[in-house]
Amino acid sequence: SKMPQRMKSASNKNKAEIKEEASTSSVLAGNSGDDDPNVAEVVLSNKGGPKLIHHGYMYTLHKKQPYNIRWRCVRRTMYCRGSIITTTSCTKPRVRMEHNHKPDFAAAQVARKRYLALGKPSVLTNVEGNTVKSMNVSQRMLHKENDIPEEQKDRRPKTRATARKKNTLLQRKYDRRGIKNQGHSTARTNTTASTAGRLVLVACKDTVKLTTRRLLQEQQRDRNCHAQVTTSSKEDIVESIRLEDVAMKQEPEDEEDCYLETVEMPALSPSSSTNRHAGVAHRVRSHARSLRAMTNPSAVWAHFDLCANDPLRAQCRICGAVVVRGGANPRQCGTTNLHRHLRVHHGGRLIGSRYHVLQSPSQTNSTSKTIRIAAQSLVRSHIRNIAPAPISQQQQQQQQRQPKTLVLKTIPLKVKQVAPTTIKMPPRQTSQGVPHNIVHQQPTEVCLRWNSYHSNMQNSFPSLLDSEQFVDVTLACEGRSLKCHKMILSACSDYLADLLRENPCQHPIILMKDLKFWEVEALVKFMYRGEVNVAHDKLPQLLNAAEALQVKGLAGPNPSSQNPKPPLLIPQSKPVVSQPVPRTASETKEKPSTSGVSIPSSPKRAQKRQHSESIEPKPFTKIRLQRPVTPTSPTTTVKMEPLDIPLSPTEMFPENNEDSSTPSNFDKLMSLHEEDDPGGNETTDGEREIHFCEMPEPPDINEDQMEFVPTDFLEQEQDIVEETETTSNKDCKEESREDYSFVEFEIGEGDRIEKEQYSKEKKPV
DNA sequence: GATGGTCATAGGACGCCCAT
DNA sequence: ATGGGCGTCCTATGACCATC
Repeated sequence: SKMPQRMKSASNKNKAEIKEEASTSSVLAGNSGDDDPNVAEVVLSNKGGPKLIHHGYMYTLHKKQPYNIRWRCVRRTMYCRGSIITTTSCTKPRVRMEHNHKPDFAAAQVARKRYLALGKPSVLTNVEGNTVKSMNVSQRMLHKENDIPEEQKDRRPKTRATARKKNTLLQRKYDRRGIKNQGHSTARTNTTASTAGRLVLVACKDTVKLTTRRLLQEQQRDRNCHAQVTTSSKEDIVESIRLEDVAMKQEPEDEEDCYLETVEMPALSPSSSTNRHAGVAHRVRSHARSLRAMTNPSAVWAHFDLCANDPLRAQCRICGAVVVRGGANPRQCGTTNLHRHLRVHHGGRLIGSRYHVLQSPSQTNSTSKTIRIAAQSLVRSHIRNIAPAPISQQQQQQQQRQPKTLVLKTIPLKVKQVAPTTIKMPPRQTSQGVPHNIVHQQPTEVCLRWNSYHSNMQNSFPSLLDSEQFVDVTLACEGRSLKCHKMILSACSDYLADLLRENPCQHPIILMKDLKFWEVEALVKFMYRGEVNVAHDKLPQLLNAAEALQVKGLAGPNPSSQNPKPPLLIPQSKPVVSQPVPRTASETKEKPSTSGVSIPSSPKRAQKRQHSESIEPKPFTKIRLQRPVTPTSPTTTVKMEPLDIPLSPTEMFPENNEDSSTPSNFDKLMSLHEEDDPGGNETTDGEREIHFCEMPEPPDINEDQMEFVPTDFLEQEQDIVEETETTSNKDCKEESREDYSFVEFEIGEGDRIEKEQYSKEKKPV
């Protein structure tokens, strides 16, 4: 109301500018305000909400307008009125109200580092109409709607409404008693008297002071700036409390109020008003807690079940342990111990409004002792204090002697793995004196490491495969299909990576002609899980398939092979002699072309060259991948052609994976394809023929130059300190070269590796 | 020393009220 | 209708003490 006229005009001017800016702005997430003064830095707050950093001040999101966003200073509890307005894309920040404090660059840096430690996730999303949706809001909505039990869903609106009604009722009563809003300082009094949840009664010698906790804090911080309500007599306060009690008891249908009726309150006595006030304060506090717990349950309840016979205890859904919630009073719905249990026993971390448990139950049970994540207090202390703890010279020397990264797992895990690779276990090294999961890299920086990151990823990938979430590529084989993720396939197979990279289709369909479906399925499982179970007699066949697809971990470099050349890419017109799938039999009848020459080049290079020249992105492209007849001389036929059929993957496989893999769908697909290309060797107008040129042979790799990389999935769960390996390299190669044997590693105590070889077949070294 | 119990506090999201 | 100001509600977390 005291806004100067110039500010008003500026506001109108800003509005026009902001509107203009909003119309042209794009998504901004996590911009750095250091680069552009017109762009404020947006990071993620502790609770997952957006936080703005501008010139050393931090702001939290206040209101989202259609064309701008209002932020206010995080120190508003210190009566800072600092506020700022940005566009919907968080550009052009304009300070509206000045701060009453200096900028806190250290706190801003902490928030920035924490945000970066989270992997710089997207903070704001610009959706239609330039409406900015906060991730936290959506998360909270999801949490509230999905995680809350049905009974609580039904109760919540009622409780909220009841609480509001209660506050309104008290407001009216206190208004009748003459407490009115009289400005900035007295406005607080009004609210203080109207709300019961935050009342703190301070009994003095002659008067009773009604104030809030915040105001008590204020008194401690600044004696000159606080607001107190000093009533004329104790009777007024006692009467107020009585009215409050009556108001609370007027609604017996409310669960919390029924709760309160059972509270044993200290006996009312005119001579013991202090005790009474203390009792009421406790009662009010208890009521507030009950209300909070009922209306918005903590995220920990996604991992706990309240014991039916004992509300004081909750059973962990992960390990089954019964955890005492804390407090002898069931009305105090404490979750501190539940948080601590998740944090200590399961590495739980609260991200956003959801608890992420990093260790699966099986892992927890398989180890003799659970992994203890470094104490959060330790981490937090480092987060809050920008300056790291001073490092002694001894520690610095120790760090210099340990140039490699420490993967901190103090307890050896039992890892079951099937892989033809060899694990090199250097002697265990620990960083004494250095916090476990904090590695000091520079004197002014700390490295935050999520110790269970890899295990979390390992647990997440199979679920993504099973649920077919975010799939973007389909592998078709033998009339069945398997939906996968490009990212995973690319990460596990260089061949597929190049194939997919050169075909920027949104959802390509790769037809694997000569592969068996079980091979593809097993390889995909291996890529996602890091392990796969396969019958012993089928192992060579699977390894051949892996070799054709260059699946990492299964198809390692094999210098002993007679034909070390990778699979080849040849034109479709080339003679294709393979084990044709019945549905593609017509394609195999195609006339052999004499022009096709076996090209001893890498399929990646050939494909890259050809595609970069001739292939344009098409919405859908089907890729036929044909494995060579003999594993020793792999020749892979790849034909790429635009699919004119307006089929989307969902249309093609409209149902779930099982249904979509029915032969009928596949037949439909193949018939449509064969109509388009009946012979397979004729180039139609809409078909793009790919020509592959000959590439020089890759240089022979010396055996000494080859390095066998340990399986990624193995090194994640072990107490491995990576180190430049100079010793035992030969042994490792020997083991890994032992014909891709079916090896199971079991990491036991003392990092002992037990290798059991199931395969007796050996290839010549 | 580990775990449980209790309490207090900081921080964040949101709603309400009032002035323009 | 919009913007500014303020309070409420809620959760995470730490401190301290007790118990095993």
